[in-house]
Amino acid sequence: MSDTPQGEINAETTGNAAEGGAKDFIRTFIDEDLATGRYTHVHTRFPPEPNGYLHIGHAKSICLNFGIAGDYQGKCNLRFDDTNPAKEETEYVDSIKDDIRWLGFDWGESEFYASDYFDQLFDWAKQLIGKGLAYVDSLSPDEIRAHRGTPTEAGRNSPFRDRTVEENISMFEAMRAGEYPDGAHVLRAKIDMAHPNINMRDPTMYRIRRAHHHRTGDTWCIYPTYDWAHGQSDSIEGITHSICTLEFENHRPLYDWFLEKLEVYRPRQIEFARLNLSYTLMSKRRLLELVKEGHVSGWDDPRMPTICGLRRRGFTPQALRAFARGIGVAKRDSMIDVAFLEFCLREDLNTAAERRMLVLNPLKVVLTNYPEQQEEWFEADNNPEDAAAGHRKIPFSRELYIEQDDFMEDPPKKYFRLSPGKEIRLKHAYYITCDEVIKDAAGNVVELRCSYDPESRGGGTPDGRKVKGTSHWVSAAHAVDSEVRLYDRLFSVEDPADTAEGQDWRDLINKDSCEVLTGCKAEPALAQAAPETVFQFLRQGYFVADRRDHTPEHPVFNRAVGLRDTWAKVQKNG
RNA sequence: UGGGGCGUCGGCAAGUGGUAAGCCACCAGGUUUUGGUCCUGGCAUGCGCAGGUUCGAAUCCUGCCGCCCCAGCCA
Repeated sequence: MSDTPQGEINAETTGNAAEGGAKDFIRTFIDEDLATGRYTHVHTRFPPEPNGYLHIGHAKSICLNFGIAGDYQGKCNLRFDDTNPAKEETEYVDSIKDDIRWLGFDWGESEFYASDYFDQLFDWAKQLIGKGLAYVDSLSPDEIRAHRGTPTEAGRNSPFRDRTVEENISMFEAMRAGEYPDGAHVLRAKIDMAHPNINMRDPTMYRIRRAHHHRTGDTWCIYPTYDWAHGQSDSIEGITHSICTLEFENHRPLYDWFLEKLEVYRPRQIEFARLNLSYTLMSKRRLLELVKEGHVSGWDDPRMPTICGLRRRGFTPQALRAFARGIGVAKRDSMIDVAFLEFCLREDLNTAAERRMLVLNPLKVVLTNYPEQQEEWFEADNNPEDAAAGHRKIPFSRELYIEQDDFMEDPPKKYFRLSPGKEIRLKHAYYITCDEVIKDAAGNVVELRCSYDPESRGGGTPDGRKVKGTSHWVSAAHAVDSEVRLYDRLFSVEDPADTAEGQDWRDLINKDSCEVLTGCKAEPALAQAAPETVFQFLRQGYFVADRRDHTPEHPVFNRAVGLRDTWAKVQKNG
């Protein structure tokens, strides 16, 4: 698949035809809108609030919005919903842009901010006041809440609801001018305090808040609420299809009300279910806590479901896009099995990642019949799934390391790796037979004495005899010591968001989610790996040279995902 | 007891009145110099439940049941 994200129509961006799949309900709506002439083109937007790092749930939305723009030869804007200066920071806007670009999408010149529209929004607010559709309320937050009513009881009008247009205008101007302390007044839409939809019970449009805004600095002391800003921002940008998550469905009548009263262009809002992934959390608040409380090393900790975390873990943009395409889009709440995410990565990397050999837990092997000073170099294919990946040289010598798991002194029936008297193949090299087991005082196996068959050079013999097992190995003299980080799911339960009464979600964190191995033995070519290069370590899994810590002097690899392990399954099922 | 949504295989998800796609997971075989990949086969007489309409219903009607969202001057 190409890396071209936008504008180009192909199987990857359409996510249907080529796979024989059906269109999701959003694209079906768009088809209808185009057919009926409700809209003549397609223009979407991805509207993050810069108050945290993007996670895989955002990736779903990004792929959806940019993907649709691509499918319909339309455009997709990037718009930062920065209406709450208390929580937003430039660090976040930068990380968001990095992540979207890395995912493979390009918004061109279409980078906007809700704060670009503060002046327009202010004028529109006055317009509504002028129409008698908005008023300055001087109730305290508690009083406003008390007046709002409950889902089953109507609210009550604020005593300030009937201020004159003149008074409202002058007070609103005074709010902006900084003549009142924070929280003294708010501007509210005048709709219906008895409305069955609580969002329509005179929602707040502006609040007084002296906070430094990451873009407008201190020029404003009143800020629009999201509800007041969002629909108009879409309208200003000429968005045709405003795609958002389910929780905003209740707000749609409000957005439509504002647009209707303002008599401006109206986009169509379509809601879909947000992504939930098993064994992790998606709430920004929780992710922030994980970082701030030090449960993880940062936003890009390889166990985090953030885009930068997945990137550091070894995920590829291709795998993430395939994942987004594969899970579909619908309105029902769902929980995606993390196994599907892992599948998407393996599927991409099986053809994309070059193979290398690295021994995680080394066990020394001495080939007693191999000449002491001899050394030879075997040629190994970099990827059996891709001839174009070429070959590399691997050194072989008398002393080697194999995986501790690849030897058992007293093996069960179906074990076909090395054991006393048994013969296996060393990948790309020779057949070896285990002749003697050396143990330390405590009885631990510390070394194997084996003999090799010179006839088996390359991995086969003239007599054509078969060996059941093939192990990876590394020449001891040439091995490069490496650090390998084995990651596992961050939480020990499928749905950590679903905590029982009195239970702290922190207790659900998987204490064994990161195992650091040192002294792993890597084939020499691995020291040269550039950071972020992903490899398949033969028979083990996909590993990436850590983006931050990997150097030729101190190689560090993160396990992105293990290979499917049928042997482990056989053992487990007895 | 209000309003808005949603209920199709263990997990996703097509299906829009004509007799239940596909993917993941799982199971059983085959190939294999990775117990990987790949290939083959299996996996919902059933679509939340109960009635009804119809020659025919996951699709239409009625009534139940269950789950999610909404009472921020968060987004």
